[in-house]
Amino acid sequence: MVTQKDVANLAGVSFITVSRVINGEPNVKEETRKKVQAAIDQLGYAPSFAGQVLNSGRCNTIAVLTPIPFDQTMRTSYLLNVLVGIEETCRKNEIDMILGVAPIAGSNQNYDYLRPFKQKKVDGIIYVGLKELPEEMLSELAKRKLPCVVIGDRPESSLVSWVDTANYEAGYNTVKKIWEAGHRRIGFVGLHREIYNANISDRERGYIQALHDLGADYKPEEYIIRTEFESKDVYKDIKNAFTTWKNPPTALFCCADSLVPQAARGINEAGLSVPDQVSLVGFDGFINSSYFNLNVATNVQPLSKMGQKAAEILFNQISEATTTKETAIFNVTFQDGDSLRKI
Amino acid sequence: MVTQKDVANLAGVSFITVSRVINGEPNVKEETRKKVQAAIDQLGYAPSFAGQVLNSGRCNTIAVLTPIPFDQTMRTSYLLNVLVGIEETCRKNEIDMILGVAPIAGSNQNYDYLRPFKQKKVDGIIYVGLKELPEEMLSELAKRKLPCVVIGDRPESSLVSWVDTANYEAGYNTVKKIWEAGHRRIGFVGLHREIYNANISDRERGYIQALHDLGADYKPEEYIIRTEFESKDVYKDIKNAFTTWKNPPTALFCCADSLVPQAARGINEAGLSVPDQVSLVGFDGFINSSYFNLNVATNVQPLSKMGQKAAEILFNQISEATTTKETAIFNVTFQDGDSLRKI
DNA sequence: TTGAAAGCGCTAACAT
DNA sequence: ATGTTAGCGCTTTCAA
Repeated sequence: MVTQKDVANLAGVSFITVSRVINGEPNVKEETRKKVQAAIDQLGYAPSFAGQVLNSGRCNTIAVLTPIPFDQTMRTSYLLNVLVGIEETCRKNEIDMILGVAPIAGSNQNYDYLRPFKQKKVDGIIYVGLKELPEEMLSELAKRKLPCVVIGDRPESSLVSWVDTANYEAGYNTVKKIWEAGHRRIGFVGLHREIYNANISDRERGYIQALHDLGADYKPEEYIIRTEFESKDVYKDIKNAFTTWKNPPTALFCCADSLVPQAARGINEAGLSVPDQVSLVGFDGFINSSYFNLNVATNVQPLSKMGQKAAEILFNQISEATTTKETAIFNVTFQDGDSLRKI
Repeated sequence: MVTQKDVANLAGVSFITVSRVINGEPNVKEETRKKVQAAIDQLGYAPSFAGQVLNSGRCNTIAVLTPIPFDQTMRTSYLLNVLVGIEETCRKNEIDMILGVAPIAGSNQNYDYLRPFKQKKVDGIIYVGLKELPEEMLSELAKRKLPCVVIGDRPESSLVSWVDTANYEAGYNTVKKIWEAGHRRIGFVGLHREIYNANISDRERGYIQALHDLGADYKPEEYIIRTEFESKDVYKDIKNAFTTWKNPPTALFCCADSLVPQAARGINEAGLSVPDQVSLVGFDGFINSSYFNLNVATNVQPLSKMGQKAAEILFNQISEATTTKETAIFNVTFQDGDSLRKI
């Protein structure tokens, strides 16, 4: 490969001068600089990554880790939209992004996903969550003093930064919107407590509080369906609820877009029609770029911006060599759609 | 950070012995090995990436480059499914994967996406195609002697390997399947010639040849609709065709799954019903994991396996330090579905 | 079986 | 303004 020495030989200077030109240092005669630059261009030289790393201790690479398997359509929509922002920010800063799959906390997968940290192969980590950070990862981060930003699930650690959306407010606001559309009995599709995370439970709390504040004449808790996140059988739970309830709700607020098609199916199988008899509202914002046959009212998270913000926080912490907790919470935008019927 | 020296001090040996233990060299006394291993475990030592790279010239990192923007649902399904296989193979081999966006050939984006190559930050490249490899990338690869495998679009270069599916055969076979379902007038939804690639044109050639061989009583070329790849307006072209044709086909073979929902809409707007009056068949295999409301007959590409194969070819070439062209073509599986009606 | 020395490509600190 | 020296963490000689 082409090294500083090669360039130096061609330009007839010492290699350190080449280093100076590369790093834009001031004390180089304009003429020398030009000579060196010409040699660089001619040879197609770029500073060797390894040499730079060894010296500076920085490798200009971050890891984007996620427990989301790459082939789960709905979840990866989240990941991909976040990635758009991360990638853009990386590109601007000439940082590369290693994409890796982290095991789900609690599962016992036997590969060392922390190897890049231990090897000092990355300067920092963005964890695209939905599940909690594994304990061992936290301790590794602390040990190596690696900054880390989590997107999508509130991290406990005081050393880990957090980028997310205002889920409680979004949940609250969504119910208000549905109420304003004339619905007086609104249900919620949530998750089983075991697969709960802070975000989902925040949306649920928002749902409950809003109905209290709006003066609903029923207990919102009794209209919560708890189900799986990404299962083909979710519709069964929905159907079951609608055949059991005496006063079925006229609108369902699904805690995630991925549940909307399943909810629609369950409602249909219970003999009701969507959206004529039961309205549906989702959460996430990418259902409408899938091929679902109904335009869905949903809550759009600014995912790409969140990715961007996460990268900015991380890069900053890398430069400053700090790992203090920073938090950035984004607002969610309610997006109306045909699935929400005015009554 | 923890270095070989630290381990050596703790274990009371020279740092070179630590290196030997790390690399599993034979000439180390069992007792020494144990002592060193204990020190390694205690300190959580892992060999510094930079040091290793500087020496070996290998960085155990590959780049996965693609001109596919991360937020284009249908195209990223392709990318993601391929990534599953790549990631798995990387993990097994303790290789990391830098994910990057390559500019589309011809566009003038002004960032240096080849920087990681120039810096010798990666040992090889997997290019997830659908578009041709940019010229400058080819010459950079040749210059740096970096092995490269392309998935999804036949590369011209004799130095670049190729993993793909048998598109001509798949196109041919699909028409046969539709014919066997009783259809005697079969159309094709293809792309405008400007956005053509080898794969799409192979599918089209297969379509034409099959109808010739089966003895169709019309010119298949006259039932080809040329349209955009990922546009919301595709349905207009379909509708237009169906309102123009005197003898509209009873089945349409779409060259990509992403066109199927648009085709369905176009046909509906032309006053015909899918699949009762017009059957639809797609190509790719992920439409059925989207939320399209019809189970679609399509052609499934073994994408994850292709990703795996590409990684294997690449890793092998990295080890052998060769860049000879290897080719692996996978068969496509026809998958029946409700969108194909027997007549 | 173990260790010492040299060098991979680069830059910071110190000459000149 | 330019060059020399040393050292980052590691492995490959070569020596003991």
